[in-house]
Amino acid sequence: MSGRQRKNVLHREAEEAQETRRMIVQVARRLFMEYGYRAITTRQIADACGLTQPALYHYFKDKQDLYTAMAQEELARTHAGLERIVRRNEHIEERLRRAAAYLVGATQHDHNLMIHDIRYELSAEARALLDREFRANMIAPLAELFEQGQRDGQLRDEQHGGVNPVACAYLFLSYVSYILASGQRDVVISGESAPVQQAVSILLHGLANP
Amino acid sequence: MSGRQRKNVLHREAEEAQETRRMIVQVARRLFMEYGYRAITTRQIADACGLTQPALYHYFKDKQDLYTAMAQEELARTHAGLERIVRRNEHIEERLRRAAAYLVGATQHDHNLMIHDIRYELSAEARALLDREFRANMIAPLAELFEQGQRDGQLRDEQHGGVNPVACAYLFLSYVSYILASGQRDVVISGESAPVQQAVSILLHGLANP
DNA sequence: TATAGTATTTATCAGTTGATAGAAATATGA
DNA sequence: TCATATTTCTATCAACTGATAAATACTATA
Repeated sequence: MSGRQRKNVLHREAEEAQETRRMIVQVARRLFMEYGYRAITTRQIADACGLTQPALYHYFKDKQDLYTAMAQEELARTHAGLERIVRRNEHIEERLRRAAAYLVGATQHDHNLMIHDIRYELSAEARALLDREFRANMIAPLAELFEQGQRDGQLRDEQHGGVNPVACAYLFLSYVSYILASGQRDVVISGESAPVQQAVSILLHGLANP
Repeated sequence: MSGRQRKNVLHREAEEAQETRRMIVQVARRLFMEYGYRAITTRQIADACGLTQPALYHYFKDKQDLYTAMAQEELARTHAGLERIVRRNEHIEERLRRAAAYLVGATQHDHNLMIHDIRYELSAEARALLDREFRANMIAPLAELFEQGQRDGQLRDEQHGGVNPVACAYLFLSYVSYILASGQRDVVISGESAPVQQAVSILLHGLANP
């Protein structure tokens, strides 16, 4: 067998191994994100994968390692989705609607639970890592969107009773939390759910009578 | 000993027992509300009370019973506090600031965690009970506040692009979540924290330039 | 002081959890 | 077919969990 063929086979082997690994991460994501780190056991994850519990330890050092890998992947995916939306050439309100719809629909889970797990269930190192990634991948793109809006004059900036963009980003995530908590995530009208449109409208224009 | 004296002593005994019970609930509240139902063990609670773990079972049927008692008490306390604020004769914005400050300061914990625990960690019966109490004690008073604002014409009602009061209440709680998550809960200016003032202002008037 | 009722402890259990060791299966290439 | 490396399994562990039973300490009363 030639060196090239050998290399291809090794590559395929590595790919299959990575395939299993990816599957585990995907299953873990569904479970961890819905029920939380503490409530999900490594056996539940293995069962849902059709594996035995010790098999997981061939791919991950320990439970926390699996959670961290999952969270990093999830944050990277979310980052890509948000960046795509932020770069669109649309009105800021439309982009915010898209961002909210994306977070509600594509990820389908409440990031407050993730924040809690990061803060309370992980070691100091893992916490520091994921905290950094959370800010870089979720907060930063959203903050940039709000900053653009302030520069364009569509949003009030800090000199005119506005709020700094990073705080806006956190606030926005709380809104998404509300949409998920209100349990109306299924009501979808022409690609966007009514609660999303409503929430973004309130965030921009407020509840008060003009 | 007279009948009256006997009654007094029995009363005092009962009071002391209830005193211990109250202390347990208070300690449990601090721990459950910060770390979540799953993460806190009955031994941790007992240790923090200066008791052994089985002693808890003299006052509560099981762990879930303790959590339920704690949550009910917490919700009742919050209800009282919110009702007091709602009935004040002040502008709606001021009352919302008070309500937010109360939830952030007096209770000091993120109700999203409680909602998660109620939804995922308890039996169907306990869940149904606490769900009902949550709506009656937290959502209802806040919804009434928003409804008053809509009747007064200070807030937009549903006919003018407004939102139904119950949805407003949920949204308001998400705001409080944000204030707590942003970790600025300690910045207090003349009785009210800056984030609270800011958050309520945004909720009413929005982020957009007028 | 003896009694009764309450509160708390010691001792213990069965089930679950995350994790490890080592055997077995599987696939690959010579 | 044999040797090798990877993947997965069986078996098992120690620690921890919620919970129970029974003994003991405590307190007020008679």
